[in-house]
Amino acid sequence: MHDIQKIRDNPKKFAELQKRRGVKIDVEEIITLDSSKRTEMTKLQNLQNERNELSKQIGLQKGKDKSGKANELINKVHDLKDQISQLENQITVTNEHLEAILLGLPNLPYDDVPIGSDESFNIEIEAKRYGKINDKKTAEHFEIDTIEGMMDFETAARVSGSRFVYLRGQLALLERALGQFMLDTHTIKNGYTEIAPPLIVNNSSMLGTAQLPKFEDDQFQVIVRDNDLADQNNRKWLIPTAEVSLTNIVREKITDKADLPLRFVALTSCFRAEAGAAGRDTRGMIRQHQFQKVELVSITEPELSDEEHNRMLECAETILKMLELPYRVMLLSSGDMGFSAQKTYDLEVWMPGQQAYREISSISNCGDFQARRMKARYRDGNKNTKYLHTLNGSGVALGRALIAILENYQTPDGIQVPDVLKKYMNNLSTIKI
RNA sequence: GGAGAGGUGGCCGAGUGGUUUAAGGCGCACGCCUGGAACGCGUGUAUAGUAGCAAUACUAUCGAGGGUUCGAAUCCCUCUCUCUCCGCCA
Repeated sequence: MHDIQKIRDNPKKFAELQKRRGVKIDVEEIITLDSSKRTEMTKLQNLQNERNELSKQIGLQKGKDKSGKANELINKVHDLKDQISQLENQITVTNEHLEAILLGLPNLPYDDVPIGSDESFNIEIEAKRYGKINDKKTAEHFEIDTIEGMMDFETAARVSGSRFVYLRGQLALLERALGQFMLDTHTIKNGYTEIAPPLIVNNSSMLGTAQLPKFEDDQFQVIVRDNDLADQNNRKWLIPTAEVSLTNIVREKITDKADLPLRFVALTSCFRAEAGAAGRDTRGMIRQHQFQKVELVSITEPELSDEEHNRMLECAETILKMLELPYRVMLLSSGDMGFSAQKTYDLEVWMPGQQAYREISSISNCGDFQARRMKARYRDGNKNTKYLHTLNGSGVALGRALIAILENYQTPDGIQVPDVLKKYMNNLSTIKI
C-alpha cells in the first residue's frame, strides 16, 4: 500500500515510477478521489460534532424534565441523521474506489533498480559469480536413466494431478537432508530464529503481504463449509510461500525497537496454482503445485533495511557455496520484480542439464509497502510509531536445489552427495539411481 | 460438532442507554522531596484521521461488521477469537 501523502505531494513522480514497473495509472483520478474524500470527511465530522452536541443537550433537558424542549431538539437531530448517513455512504463509495486502486498498484522501484520491462534488463552482479560451470550438457534431472523409480510423476498424476511428484528412498532422504542442512545453517550460523508456522492463513494475511487482491488466481483456497465461499473476508488460503506466515507475525502490532531486527526462518511446503504458467516447465520438478522451501524473513527499522537486504543475500549465498553449486546473482529490473518488492536480487544456480542458470532464490526488500498494508509498526525512541520494513528471501527452494545436485553431481556411478549433506544422510556418499 | 463463559488502553480491571471528554490500580516518563535512593506527593502517559503555518480543535475506534436510538462499551443480529466441559481425532 502506498502513502497517499506521497502521491499527493508529487503525483507526477509517482506515475513515472509506476510506469517503470510497466503500470499505467491515471494519477489524476487518485488525486481527485483523495481530495473529494477529504472534503466529504470534513463535512461529515462537522455534522457529527453538531449531532453529538445536541444529543448531550437532550440528555440534560430530559434530566430537568422539560420534555417539550427535548422533543424539539430530537426533531432537529433527526434531520442531521439523514445528512450524516448520506455522507457516510458517499464516503464509503469514494474510499472503496480509492482503496481498490491503491491495493492493486505494485511497490515503487528503488533508485538503483535497472529500468526495463522484463528479465532481459536484469543486471548480473559480476563480483558475486561463484563456482565453475560445467559446460558439457548432462542429462536433465528427469532424463537420468531409471530415475523414475525415485522421482515418480506418473503416480503423482494419477493420485493428485499434473505438477506433482513422488520422491522415494534416497531421493526423499536427499530432500529431507537439504532442509535440515539449510535450517541448521540459518539458525546456527546466520542468527535466524526457527519457526514452524501455519500453512493455512486467513484473508487479512494474504492482503497484508499482497498475494491478494491481485493474485487470487495463483492461490489455492481452502474451503471447509459452504459459507467459506459466501463471506469474502473470511476465506482461508494455502500459503504460496512461508513469507506470508512469517511476515504477518507483526501484522497489527507495535513492535519494540529493542527487539529489532526480527529474523525468522521456516521450512514449509508451498502451494501455487501456477495459473499463469500453463505450458511452462511442464517436465520435471522445476515448477510444481506443491514444493518445499526454506524461507527467510527479516523485520527491520527503515534505516537498516538496505544493510539487512545485503546480509540476507549473503545468507542465501552461503547455502549454495556450502553445497558447492555454481551460481550467479542478478539485480532484477523494474519490470521483472515481484509486486511487493522495491528491490530484488535473484540467485540463479547453474543447471548443466539445461545449460542455463535457473532461479533458485529471490531476495526482496519490500520497504514499508507490506507494513502499511499490515499496519505493522514500531515505536522509535521518541514514542512515535513508524512503519517497519519487511524483507523476505528463499534460503533456498528445496526442489530446485535437489535438481541442481542431480545435474551438477552426476557421475557414471550415480549422484555424489555434497560433503555438507553427508552427515544428514547417514554418511551416504553416492545415490545409486 | 454440542453446551456454557468471555474479548475494555502497554498490562490488570470497573463499567448493563445520557457530566464516561473510559473510574481505579500497575507499569512507564518528568518534576518535587533526598547526601543518593526507596517511600511519599504532583503532572503526564492509546491509535488513526480531518481542518490549520502552528498552538489547537474536531471525528472515529471498548474483538470485527451491521442494526435499534436524539444518544451505544452498554440493547439486538451476524461473524471471529480465547477459555471451561462433552464428543471426535493425529
